[in-house]
Amino acid sequence: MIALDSPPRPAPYLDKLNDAQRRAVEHGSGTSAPTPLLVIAGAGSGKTNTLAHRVAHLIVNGADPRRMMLLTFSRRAATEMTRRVERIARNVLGEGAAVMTDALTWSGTFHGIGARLLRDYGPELGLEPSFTIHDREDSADLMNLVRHDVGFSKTEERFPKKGTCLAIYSRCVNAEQPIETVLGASFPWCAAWAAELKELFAAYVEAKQAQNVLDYDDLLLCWAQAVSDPDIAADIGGRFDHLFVDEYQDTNRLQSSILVALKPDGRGLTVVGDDAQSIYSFRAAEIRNILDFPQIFSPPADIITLDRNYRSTQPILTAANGVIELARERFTKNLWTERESAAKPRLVNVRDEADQARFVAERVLENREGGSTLKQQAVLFRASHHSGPLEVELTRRNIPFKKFGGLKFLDAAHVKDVLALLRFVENPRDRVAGFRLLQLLPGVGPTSAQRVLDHIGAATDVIGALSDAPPPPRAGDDWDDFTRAVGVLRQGSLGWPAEMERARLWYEPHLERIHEDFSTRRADLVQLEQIASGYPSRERFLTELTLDPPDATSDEAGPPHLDEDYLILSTIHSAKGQEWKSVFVLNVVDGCIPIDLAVGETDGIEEERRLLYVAMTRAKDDLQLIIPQRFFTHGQAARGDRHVYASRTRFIPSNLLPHFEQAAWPITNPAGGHVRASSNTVRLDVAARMRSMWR
DNA sequence: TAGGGTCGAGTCCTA
DNA sequence: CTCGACCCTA
Repeated sequence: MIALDSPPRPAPYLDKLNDAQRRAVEHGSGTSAPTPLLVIAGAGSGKTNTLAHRVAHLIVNGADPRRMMLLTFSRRAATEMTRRVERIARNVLGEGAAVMTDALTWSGTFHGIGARLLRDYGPELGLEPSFTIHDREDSADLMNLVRHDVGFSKTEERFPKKGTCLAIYSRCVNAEQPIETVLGASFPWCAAWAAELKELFAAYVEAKQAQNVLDYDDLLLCWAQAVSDPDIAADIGGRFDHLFVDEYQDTNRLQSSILVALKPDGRGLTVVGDDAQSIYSFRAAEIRNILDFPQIFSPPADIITLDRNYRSTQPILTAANGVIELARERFTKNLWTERESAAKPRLVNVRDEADQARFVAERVLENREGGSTLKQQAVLFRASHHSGPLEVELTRRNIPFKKFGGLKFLDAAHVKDVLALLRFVENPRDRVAGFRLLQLLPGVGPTSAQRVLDHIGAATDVIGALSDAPPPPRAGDDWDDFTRAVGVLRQGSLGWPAEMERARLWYEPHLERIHEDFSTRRADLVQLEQIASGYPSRERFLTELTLDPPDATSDEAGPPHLDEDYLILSTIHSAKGQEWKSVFVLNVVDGCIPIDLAVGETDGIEEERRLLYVAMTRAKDDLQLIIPQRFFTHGQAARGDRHVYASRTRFIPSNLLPHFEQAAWPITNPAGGHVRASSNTVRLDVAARMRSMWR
């Protein structure tokens, strides 16, 4: 053991850090409440490593890990961070380090930590700690029920749909803006409905409270409301000496309000992020949070910039820097590296999306021949459906892939059904869960479901109320099966995860009745059971699954396929924080990046520019941006040939072209000229057909 | 009252 | 194309 009060010794674990990283790690060393710190950490600059070192360094020097709060973007990031902290601390403290880092329990997402605090402080805040949490779709369903109740579902002019209503509500809450501002800025076509929407939202809030449910936004909102009381703020804030926030560029106004309320003078606060990678404004992330952070405190926060990149080659960085230099406002920083290379990133012109898919598939296989595994390569795109043609091509060629982003495991109807049962057992007042669940029974529709829920809603003994509720007239034996299942689960004697299996067994007959393809769906439920076994209790399972759902369908539950190799397909948003040896970016054209919906608002365009920057800076050695020149428009017969011509993204104007190598594919003549894009008739791709004969 | 089917209208992304 | 409103039948 080292004596904690010995004078600072040279710490060998800091040797591997560069100068700026080391300053970030040692900032405020020796003081008990260091002044606020902002670390601007460029892509690939060792951000996670630096933050982990800072946490470990504080612990090694005597800070109490139980009094640290670590806020990350995902639960996975939190796990990764604590793992690294432990590894570093172990170098110094030996095996005792595990005890210290196990004590680092306040790490997680804002929403996750919020849920935990609200359960802890529930009684003081007038919240029942047994609340259940609605995901986005549940929230929209409840909004719809309420919308019906207040009579807005049958207005003469069409009232906004449930998803839109929820989006408006959510933005008001997260951006801390009045409804009129939000409508004007983001939902102008709903501006006439401001008064009705306010009424709807009031009813929505009442419904949530009556049902003891919180939605995502409530986890932050209730937390923020709680700490707006100075006593509670001092109480919660006083439990923590150090607060760390990762990915600060993706926090919203509400989150920054919480931070400032917890630490009004900013002491003990470390935030890390990269303004150039702010890509979440669609969920009200506020880039001003990071741009303005230093000035909200007095004395202002120190800023340390990490601009040495350890990931990419210099030509890739030069091109990426070129793209981001055209941004309107930013903390100026240009990434640099010592990784020289002769290979510039490539701009590849192809005729259409089908050729794009063929090109990627061929290059991926060539790279594999050259020694790169599939997992070292990734294909990135702006919108989930952009990978459609590629997925077809990969399947045809038997190239395994795993897709991140887009449709979620938890959005599948059958998964939601089983979770609805568990949620209903956890909190029988949760009407969205109950409504969904009851209608699974044959012979039960909206009317009988309402009746049953009204009956138990009025009762104190919920299970008693359920068993002596008048059975829906046409439910038959299914009703008894249902009440028995709820009774057993509610009683809790089975334990977890046995309850999960019991829930599945109840559901399976219904699954077979409702869905043709029940066998594939049942496999999902078995998988869900596997996931469930990783959690200590029903409550934790439901809470954490809702707050941090798995990214991809096969992205959890241990290592069954460790030997498998597969190509990564991912939206740019889901690619955040990751890196690959080779990266392909699809559809680098105006209309996709920037996506046409974002064209019009300057802020929207700026965010799209950052998206391209994020995509480019994922690549270590090899970066290919693909530009299909012709897009077939959808909404026509499968073989129709209506199409539009696209052009290279505006984010790579001609003066940036010297940073790229340009190419066309397939190479149509020995001189390597461009493919003729002028033809209006569909040409037969003879070459591709002949190649594909042999594959 | 449930539940399946059809038709018409507005939407179109990103967690 | 997908959601939602509406209609029809049992």
